[in-house]
Amino acid sequence: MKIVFMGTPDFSVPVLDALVEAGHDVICVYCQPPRPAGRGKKDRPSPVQARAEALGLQVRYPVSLKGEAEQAKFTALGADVAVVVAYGLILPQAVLDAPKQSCLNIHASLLPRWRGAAPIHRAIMAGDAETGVCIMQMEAGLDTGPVLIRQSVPIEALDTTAILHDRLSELGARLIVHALVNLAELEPHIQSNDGVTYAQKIDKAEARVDWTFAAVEVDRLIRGLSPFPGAWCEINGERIKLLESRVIEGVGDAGQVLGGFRIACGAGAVEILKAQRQGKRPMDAGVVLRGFEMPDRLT
RNA sequence: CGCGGGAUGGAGCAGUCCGGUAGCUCGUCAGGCUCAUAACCUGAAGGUCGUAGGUUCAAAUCCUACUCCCGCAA
Repeated sequence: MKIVFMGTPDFSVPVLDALVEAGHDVICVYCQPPRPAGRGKKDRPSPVQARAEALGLQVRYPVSLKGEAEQAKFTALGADVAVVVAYGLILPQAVLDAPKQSCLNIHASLLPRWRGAAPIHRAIMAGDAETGVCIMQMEAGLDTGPVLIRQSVPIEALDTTAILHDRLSELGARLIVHALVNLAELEPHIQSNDGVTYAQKIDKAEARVDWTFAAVEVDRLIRGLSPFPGAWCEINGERIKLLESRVIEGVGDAGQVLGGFRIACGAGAVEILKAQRQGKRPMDAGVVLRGFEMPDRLT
C-alpha cells in the first residue's frame, strides 16, 4: 500500500518502523521542521526525520499545510492512505481528502476521553485505571473522528508516562499494521458525546510539587510528568526532579521528611524511588541520598 | 558563540577559593559475633583525581585547549 506517514516525536518512530517492516511503500514522511533545541540552541531534526532519513525515505517538513502549493504537492503523491501519529499540525480538509482511501490517526487514549496533546500524561495525572490506543478516521475536528480500533491497557500503580508512552507506542504500531490489512472490514464507531475530555498541553507551572496535596495526587503528578517535563521540588535551594514514586503509609505535616526519601503530604505520604539532581543523571533514591543532606522538611 | 552544573577506587559525594600524606557514605572480599537479619564489630583489596599541554621545588587544587555527561531554556 502506498502510504504517507505524518509524525514528529519519539512516539511516532516505532509506528514508522512497523509500517516499513510490514512491507508498505512509505512514499513520503511528513514531520515538523528542525527546531532550535537542546544545549547550544542549534536546529535539531525531529526523531521522525532522523529515522526516516536513516531509512532512506523522502522527508518533507513544511511549516504549514494551509497553502495550496503544499496541498497540491501532498495530493500529487497519490497515496492510498495517510497514517498520522503525533504530527503536530492540523490537517486542512483538502489534505484529509487527498488519500485514495483514508487518513488514519493513532491516538494514545480511550477516546473520547483525552482528546488532544498530552493524553498519556493526563491519564496518569487523573488517576485513570486504564488507558489505551485508538485507530480512527480523521476529521477536521481535533481527535473527533470515528474509531476503527480501540484497545485498552491498564495503568499500573508504578507506571510513569515514560513506561506507558513506550507501551502505547508499540501497541499503536501493531494496531495500525493490523488496521491496514483489514481496512475493508473494520467498522467505524462514531465517538460518544459523553465522557469527552481534553488533554491540555502540560504547563511548566504544573510541575512543581505541592506537598499540601494528598499523597495520591502528588504521586500521580510525579509519575504523570516523568520524565518530561518532570515534577520537581526544592531541597537545600537545589532543584530536584522527582521521577518515580509510590504512595506509602505515613503521617506528618505536609512536607515533613519521614526518613529516607519519604515525605508526608496533605494526606498520607509518598516515597520517592528515583530522582535527579541538577547536572546529574537520574538515580535511585538511596543513591541520591548519599552525599546529600535531607532537611527535616520540604516546602 | 543562549544560561548553568558536573567528571576524584565498583556507586554516590567531599576536598579545588587559601597548591604540599587521597577522605566520607555505601558496595565488594576476608574474618568475628548472633537463633537470625539490607544488623553489628574488625580487617583487606581497589584511584592514571576526564584528556593533552603549561606554571612550580611540588598540581585533584593555579593557567590554556580539548572530550564526555547533565539541569534550565526551547
